[in-house]
Amino acid sequence: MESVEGNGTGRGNLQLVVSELCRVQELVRQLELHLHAPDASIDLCRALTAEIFALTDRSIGFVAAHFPDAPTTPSSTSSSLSGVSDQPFRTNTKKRKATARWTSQVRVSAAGGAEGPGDDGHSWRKYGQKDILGAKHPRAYYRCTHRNSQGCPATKQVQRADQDPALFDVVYHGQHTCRPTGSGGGRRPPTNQHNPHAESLLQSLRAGLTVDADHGGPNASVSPLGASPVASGSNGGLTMSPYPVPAGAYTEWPLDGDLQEVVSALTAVSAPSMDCLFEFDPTFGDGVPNFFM
DNA sequence: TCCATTTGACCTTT
DNA sequence: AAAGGTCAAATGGA
Repeated sequence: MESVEGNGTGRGNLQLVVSELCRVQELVRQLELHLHAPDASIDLCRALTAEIFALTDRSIGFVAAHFPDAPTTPSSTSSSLSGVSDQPFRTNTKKRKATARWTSQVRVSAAGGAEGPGDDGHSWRKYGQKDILGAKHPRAYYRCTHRNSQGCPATKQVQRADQDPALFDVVYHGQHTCRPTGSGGGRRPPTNQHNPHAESLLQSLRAGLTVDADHGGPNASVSPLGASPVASGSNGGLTMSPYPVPAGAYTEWPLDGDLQEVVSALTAVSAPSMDCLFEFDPTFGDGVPNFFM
């Protein structure tokens, strides 16, 4: 852990925090404007709040990392990897949090009895399934289809929620380095066309995240959408709730990967073929704002 | 024949 | 030792 004083890197982190807070302010401004718009989209409002929460959580994480004595909200400090058990959807204690490089957690529901969450923009290959202690449903393990051909390290875990079998908890690990449009790629969903306003705002939001990701690592681009074999047959009523990764693992957590996945979720749910919305689950984390429930 | 899924065994971490 | 995560052989479908 590096010190802030007399350290250029620490100053850079503070500058990053300031710039992110400015971006949060801008997002809040967009949210306020959108709330008063006649064609206000609840989906977009939720997307904006998701990003606001992610950015604030991340900034607080920086502060907590460099100023251990600084007061922080319980949601940000206790929502570190070691605090995941506070979330009701994780009823069991995780054994490998210390080494896991979490990128994002998403709660997805697929209506109509789908066997899994909807298309998340990537193709996955299932490589394992495990019964989890204390969980009613097994956890499925997926890795990117292009792992062998392109060495893509991305993996995800999908587990049906205990409380609501229609909900799936998806945890993404690693970043996609593959190009889904290649030989193994699939269809590319069209861009949002039913709500141009929302589309433009999502694009601006996406652009902001891309710039932001430049601070965190080399892979700052938004993942293109592709096909996913998971529950590809039924996407009706899909809901997703991006959950920003807790701030406790900043020293090794790939920040850009988190944002990339969140943006991927944003773009995935904005596909016009899916009737979907972002959803802040009040039980998903005790610090998640609950403005739109 | 190729590719994805299933599933028991093995490995790693706590 | 227990539990989560991954491997790889077996299996089935296109």
